[in-house]
Amino acid sequence: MHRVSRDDEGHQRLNRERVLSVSIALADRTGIDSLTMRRHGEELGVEAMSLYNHVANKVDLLNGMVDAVFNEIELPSHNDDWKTAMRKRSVSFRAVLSRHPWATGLKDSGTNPGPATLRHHDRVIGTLRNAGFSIAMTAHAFSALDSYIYGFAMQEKNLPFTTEEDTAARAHIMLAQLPANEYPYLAELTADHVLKPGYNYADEFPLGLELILDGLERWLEKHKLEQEPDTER
Amino acid sequence: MHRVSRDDEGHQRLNRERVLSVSIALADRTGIDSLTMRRHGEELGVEAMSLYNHVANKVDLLNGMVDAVFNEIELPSHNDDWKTAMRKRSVSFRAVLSRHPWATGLKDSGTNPGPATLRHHDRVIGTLRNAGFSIAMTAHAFSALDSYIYGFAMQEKNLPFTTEEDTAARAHIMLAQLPANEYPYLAELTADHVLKPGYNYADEFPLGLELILDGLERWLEKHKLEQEPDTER
DNA sequence: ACCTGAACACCGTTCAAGT
DNA sequence: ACCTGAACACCGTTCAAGT
Repeated sequence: MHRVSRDDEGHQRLNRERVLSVSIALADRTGIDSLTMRRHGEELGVEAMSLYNHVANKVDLLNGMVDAVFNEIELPSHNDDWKTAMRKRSVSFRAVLSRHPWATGLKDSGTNPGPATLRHHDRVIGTLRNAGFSIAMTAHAFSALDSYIYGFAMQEKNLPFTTEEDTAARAHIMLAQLPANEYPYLAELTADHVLKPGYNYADEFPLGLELILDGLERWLEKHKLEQEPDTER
Repeated sequence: MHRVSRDDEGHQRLNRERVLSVSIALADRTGIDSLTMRRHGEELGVEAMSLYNHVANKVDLLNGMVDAVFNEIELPSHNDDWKTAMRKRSVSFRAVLSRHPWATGLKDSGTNPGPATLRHHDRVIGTLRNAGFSIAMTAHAFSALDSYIYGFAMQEKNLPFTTEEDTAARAHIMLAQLPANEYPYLAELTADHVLKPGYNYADEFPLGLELILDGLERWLEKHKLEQEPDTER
């Protein structure tokens, strides 16, 4: 327990971690477009230029935010079978992206992955490898799962409605504006599915996830059969 | 054939369509961040403020660009069975997003879909409905497929390398920087898969796509069996 | 009807100056 | 070592003025 240094007005001393956590909270609350260096400084009771003592520039800040988000994702557990482990981490991943929707659109994890991102990827790959997936199959599985998770989070983020009450209201308006004779199937789906009470897009996630996990399991079994006689690695 | 009006310097008269196509070309070439109203006007030999005669504001411009991109996607054909039709349009969708990577991150298709977007969605939904998918299953299938496509395009866009020659160079550097003892599985995958000659991330797309299409087919068959006796509509 | 120039309220970032 | 104030080169957008 060491005391944090404070200035005369009682502000905590800045550090990278605090800068990142405040910017994440701000982006969650007001959207990524509202996250400006000036607004961010204001939030910390400091001038925008002070931030440059703790992050190299705005890109570095965004990279750091994405890596911090990866840290929130539940790692696949060594105690679960691969399917359970991947299911849990996928559900966690989606929940995290849902909490931080701005993270979905940021390209930083690909080009400049931080330590949390690397650790997460390493554990996912390791889980699949240890379950018997070949290297190529691991790459396929990783790509399929993460594409689905990212894409789902992105669609969720871009939905015109957020709360469940909101859904009915917005969808009704959209439906009214929709020329039903021009888009009959879209109108039907909206009226008979989206507008049904209790509809929540997030509920779609597990269905597609199981589709992919089942497919991967089938791949794995087929692959194991092909290797059958000399099964001892 | 009507002659386009030109001013003294031979510039074509502006219109919304031309504004959109130039902005798409500019975004493709220089990235979405470089697409500013001023730069865009310059490209057209016009002041930035002239653009406001043809688009309401920048958000409207971006919405229009996304809808124009949707127009490039091959619609599912009525002459193909549902699986073939969905495969073709999915492959086309990914190729289009690969040509216009900036479109992946734009939220406009969800909140303010244009006519091309609506038509595309209507045809996709219609294809599934006519193949015997229930409304709920259609929604599931649509969500699973489009999540995968969007997510794949996004991962592709965020890859640290683009050309195949580039891949080897960049991956080598990344691998060298990667503490192999800390991230052994990631290092292995990079060395034994990504760095293999001929590796191209885009090749992963069909594999995940077939996984999902096969899963959907299995759903459909199970669903048809459950409805079996009264199979008429 | 369409284009322009000047202006406004913002950005990210630098740099010398303060403590 | 960290924070600040002024400044620079940008943004999107408005509005009155031109043709």
